[in-house]
Amino acid sequence: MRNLDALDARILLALDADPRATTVALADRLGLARNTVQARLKRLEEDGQLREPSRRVDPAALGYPLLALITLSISQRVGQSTREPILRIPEVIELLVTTGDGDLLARVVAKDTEDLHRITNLLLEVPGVVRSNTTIVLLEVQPFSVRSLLEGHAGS
Amino acid sequence: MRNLDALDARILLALDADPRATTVALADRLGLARNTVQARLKRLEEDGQLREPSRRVDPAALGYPLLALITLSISQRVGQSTREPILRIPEVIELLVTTGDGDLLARVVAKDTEDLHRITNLLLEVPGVVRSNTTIVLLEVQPFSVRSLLEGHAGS
DNA sequence: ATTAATTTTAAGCATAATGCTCAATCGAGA
DNA sequence: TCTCGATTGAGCATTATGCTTAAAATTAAT
Repeated sequence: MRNLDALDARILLALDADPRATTVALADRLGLARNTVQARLKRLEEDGQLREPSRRVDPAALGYPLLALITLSISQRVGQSTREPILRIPEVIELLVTTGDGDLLARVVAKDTEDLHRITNLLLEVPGVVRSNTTIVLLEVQPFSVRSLLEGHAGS
Repeated sequence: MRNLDALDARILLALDADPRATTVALADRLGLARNTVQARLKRLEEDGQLREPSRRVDPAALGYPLLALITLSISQRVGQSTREPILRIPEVIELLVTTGDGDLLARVVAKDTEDLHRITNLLLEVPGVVRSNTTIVLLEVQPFSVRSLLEGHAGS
């Protein structure tokens, strides 16, 4: 897999700024030929650097305004078998295996604090989960974005 | 803002399963008229439930295979002024204000552990940051996805 | 049960994007 | 200077898009 060059980064940045932009619009904005943009995008996708787009659904707009990060401690023996039941809880929208005091980190949405309490109890009922630690997200200062990363590559 | 009905959820699910799907393809797959899908999608976007798509760039494919979650404790007085310098660090790809023992949670990518050390030091140099706690992500069991949430709504 | 309102469906149409191919041109490096 | 890879420009058939209009179907209310 090749590394990104500056042109790749510029194309990805333009796409980040306007994900709806067509190939034609990108080429126009960047002052490139349509074929060039089309070829680079194709290669970026083939190389796995540009994954499928995602249509972003806002959980808050779905009625889940509460976002929490729940650290879960898992008893040694069970290991992987705890993940599946956790993922079956619909409100768990992301699950990471981590180092540190916890073993799993779950990103959880909820309708309100009572709902969050219910979900926390669900998590504690999962076999192998011995402890949980809930952190509530008060503000998403910067939602997930790789823009700053790309900017470094584009400046060369 | 209206709540999602089952049809909305089904459309969003189909879009989640295949984000590249055209309106025509969605209508075909769901057995609906193109106009119906087009109108529902338009309304979902107008209501803010369906945000702009995002082209997903994999940080690992960009040369940042290490993912860490860094909890930052902030001294009382400074508050918001710490956020800006933190966001200027390119490797910070997400920043949340949280309750709990930390005050900020930064999602950080790095080229390797040494790079992560460098970034941690950068964070500690930010005025107002008094303590940091780094957790390394070993595995993304379930990347961010609202699919499970939507499935609940679609089943009615 | 009948009426009213909303939603879905169907068709048409102009414009634009897409995926593709081919050949010419450009640029950097051997 | 020669060569290889990337970029460019053009063309072309197919398809999606955004939009409008009107009929049919569904739902809610009286």
